[in-house]
Amino acid sequence: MAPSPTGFLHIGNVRTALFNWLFARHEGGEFRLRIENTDTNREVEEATQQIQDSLRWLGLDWDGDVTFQLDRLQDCAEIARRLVEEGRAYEDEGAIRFRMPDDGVTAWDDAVRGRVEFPNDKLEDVVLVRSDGRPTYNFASPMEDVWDGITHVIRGEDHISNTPKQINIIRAVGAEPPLYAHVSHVLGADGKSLSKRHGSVTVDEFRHAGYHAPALMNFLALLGWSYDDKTTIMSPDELIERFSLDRIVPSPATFDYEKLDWLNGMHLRALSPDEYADELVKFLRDEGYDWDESLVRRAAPIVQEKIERFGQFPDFAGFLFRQIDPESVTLPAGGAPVVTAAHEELERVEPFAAPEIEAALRGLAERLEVSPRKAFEPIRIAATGSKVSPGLFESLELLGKDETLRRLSAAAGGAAA
RNA sequence: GGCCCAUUCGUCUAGUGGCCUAGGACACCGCCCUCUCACGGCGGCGGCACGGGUUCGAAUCCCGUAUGGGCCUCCA
Repeated sequence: MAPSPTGFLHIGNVRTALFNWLFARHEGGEFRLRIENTDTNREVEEATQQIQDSLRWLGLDWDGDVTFQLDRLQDCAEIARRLVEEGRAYEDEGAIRFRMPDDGVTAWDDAVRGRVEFPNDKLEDVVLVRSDGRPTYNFASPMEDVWDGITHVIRGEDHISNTPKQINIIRAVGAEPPLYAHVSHVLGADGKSLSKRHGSVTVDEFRHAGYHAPALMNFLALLGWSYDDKTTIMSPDELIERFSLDRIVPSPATFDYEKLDWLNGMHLRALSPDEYADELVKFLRDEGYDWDESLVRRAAPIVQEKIERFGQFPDFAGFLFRQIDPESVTLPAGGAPVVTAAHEELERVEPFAAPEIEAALRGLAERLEVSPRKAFEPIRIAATGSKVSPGLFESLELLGKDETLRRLSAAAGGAAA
């Protein structure tokens, strides 16, 4: 994987990195990370660090040290000099250009697209070394592939037209080109390249939104790759086990945020209660919530079936950790008497636990001759400030008897107190 | 403009000449389950860009057109 350090790692590039990683891990090979920083003007200071953080969070570990393209400046200069001596390159206004062949075709068997051919007379003489001595991408990149023993180059389709140039350079130095696999781009819903206005595009943004790394990985893998005609949910290990280059499709894929949400929910629900609680605690801590950890852990099981992203937790279960806004407590018509009755009923419940609470409230509904659905709605609103919440009885248990009674009486206008 | 790449339900895809009256998943709609919301179950809607070939037979092979995209920088 060879990103340029010009900013945050875009999710499209992350998918390319993922294909590289899955392929390397599947084959028992190495996944290498190289920073293409030959264009020092555009380099962004923190980008190199952010790229690594992003890959690590997603679970993509690389082999060996991160390498930097500019570190090969001397080696590149030497090769360029030799090419000039051999007549395969020439000076042009201080720069060195490579002499591309004039006739015939340059072709390769792309692992994703099959055979691709370019007429050589369309290949311009590319600059190898700039007049200030720095190598260009189209020179340094193929040379590093050679020096690092890169066997497979899996990259975006925007590099297709660079490939014949790089192949000619590699052959000119007497080396064999690696195998190339050009994967398509990732698009937004409007068919344009995925960008900010479509939603989250950097790994960081997905992390802060509360996505689970293995779920995002699963989703990304399915963007342009499939295992068979029915398998959708796969763990990182399963992806590694099943991945192959020949099942990558060449056409561009549109990023579907709704499917990602669904897939994330599936992964989250499949977690053991302990794993789920651990992840939830970690997420909330990272996002700056100082909520009581033991209560978060007790709340975890009652939200696991309900939300599809950790980012929804504060809205969905925040009522357990902070006072609810009185404005949000608007009882439906005829709700107040029910809340008052519930208050009386719950005062007597001991222990104040879900099964006992349930028995009491169902008994109440029966006595009032109201359906449970109708009876519980005002109680839910009074206690949680919302018509939508985790299971009512479990929620009340976690809220505690005192707080529950306090909220019910506040909602009923204090009459119950 | 030149060169190159792509084109199956709204979306992700299965499909490599007969197994396809095109399968699965997300989304959407309906029903069931149900304390809300989810989950789950059942059902539905919906597609081979178009035109020519090749073949007994084409989503699958070939050609053309259209549409989308990439590159054409001393960017990567």
